Amino acid sequence: MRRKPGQLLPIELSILDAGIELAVRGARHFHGFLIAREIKEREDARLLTAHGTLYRALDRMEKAGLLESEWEDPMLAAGEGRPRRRLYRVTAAGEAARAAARAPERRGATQRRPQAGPVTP
Amino acid sequence: MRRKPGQLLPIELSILDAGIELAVRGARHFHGFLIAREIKEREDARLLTAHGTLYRALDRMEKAGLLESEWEDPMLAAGEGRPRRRLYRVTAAGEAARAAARAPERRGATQRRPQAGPVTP
DNA sequence: TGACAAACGGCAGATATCTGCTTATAATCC
DNA sequence: GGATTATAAGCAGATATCTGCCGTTTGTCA
Repeated sequence: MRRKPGQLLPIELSILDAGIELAVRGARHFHGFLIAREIKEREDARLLTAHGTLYRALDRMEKAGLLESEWEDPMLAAGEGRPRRRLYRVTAAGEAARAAARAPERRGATQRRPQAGPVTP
Repeated sequence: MRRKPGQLLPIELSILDAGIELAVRGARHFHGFLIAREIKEREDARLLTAHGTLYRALDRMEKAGLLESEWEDPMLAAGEGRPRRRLYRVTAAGEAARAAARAPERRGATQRRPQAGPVTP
């Protein structure tokens, strides 16, 4: 699909939205599966039939500096009897990129490409 | 399906066979997925389309004392980047039950019910 | 012999992440 | 403007265990 650097795809915006909202609600971090459910609920599905798309988006967003992640303590996951999670946080760059992308919408502007901040790794 | 105590089902025999052969080959233990593959290879598939059947069989064999298990160290699984395994060993009772079940076959006996040893938990 | 109940088999899906392959789409170059 | 090329999306499956539900089979009892 090849895109200009500093531009956010719809799925990436969704991830930032969900991540920031979760943070506002008090969550210190989020993981892929959780985001998948969040997105599925608000964008009433269809998006994200395959999870591979989401995980790849998370990967490149981390590489771009919009997110940062760490593995959950394996002991904790084992204690709860489930696979371990990769825990993500939205970085300052991520918040800025999202704000920039949302700005044109808020001003009711024409459907121009949302120009996010610098997203160089 | 209700069965007499002390009788082995085909899938249980397969598990014991695979588990004992793996032990002979030097493996200290085995896990469900491994057994699933082993069985799929020798009984050329068809058996074990659904894994639930296998895991339930492992559960009741442990309850019956034919197997014993422990969880793999979560750190080890995390280090290898995969879900953790439950590690099984065939007990003495398990070996006895299998020997008893195989005995009639070896003597080329008529297709009688294999009478395994006492399998009371 | 026939009815009943207990137990097993298969199907489907939850949990969580990741990779390979193919197809579609967008940016850039000429 | 059309060809090239990089990148994202979708599909499928690996990894490992477990649970709920439904249908079927089998042993037992009347």
